Amino acid sequence: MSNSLDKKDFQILFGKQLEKFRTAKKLSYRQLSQRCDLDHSDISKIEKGETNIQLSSVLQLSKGLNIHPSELFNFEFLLDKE
Amino acid sequence: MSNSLDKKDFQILFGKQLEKFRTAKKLSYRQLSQRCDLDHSDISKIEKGETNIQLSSVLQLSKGLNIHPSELFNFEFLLDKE
DNA sequence: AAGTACGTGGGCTTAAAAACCCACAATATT
DNA sequence: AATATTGTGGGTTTTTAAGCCCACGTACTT
Repeated sequence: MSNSLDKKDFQILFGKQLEKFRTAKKLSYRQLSQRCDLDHSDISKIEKGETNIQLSSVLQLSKGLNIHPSELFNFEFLLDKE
Repeated sequence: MSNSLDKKDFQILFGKQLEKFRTAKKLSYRQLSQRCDLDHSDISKIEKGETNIQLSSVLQLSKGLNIHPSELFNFEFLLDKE
């Protein structure tokens, strides 16, 4: 019916993007957690696309990684056809 | 102490960006709400930076506006100095 | 082999978003 | 003048992220 991404797909894409930046900076979950005031186990869940995080968490993650928040959304994304 | 944006500032920047795209498409809150399954009064609050929305709401808004989610984060953002 | 760090998953409580609805003043349309 | 539409703010209930902590198996280090 639709080629659009659902909520869960979107979380997974975001998580993969997060993982990309974290590993590029060679940070473990625990190391990143110290830089952004999120629990290491929660970051693990975010990367696996298990949680529907809020803007405040996006902000904290981007601060911890020292990147612009929009970078965490730089993934392929298909809009619905009209 | 810090030049970094706090949570509320970030919500406000996001809201302004949302407003930019919505008005550019000449949509009222009620018109956008029909396209993205969010209540019109809630969209109003998001634009004013009053709510800390989740990824799912970012997704819905970008679908309703037919833009890539990252566009909603294309605003000036200063990272902490290190 | 003892110690340390890793990712992962489970569980808990509290705060707040989601998902609604309603009402109103102001503006625009007919 | 009457009607429709707009943005806004207040309210409610249900759902769920935030913010924690703990425990485990694996892997690396000493």
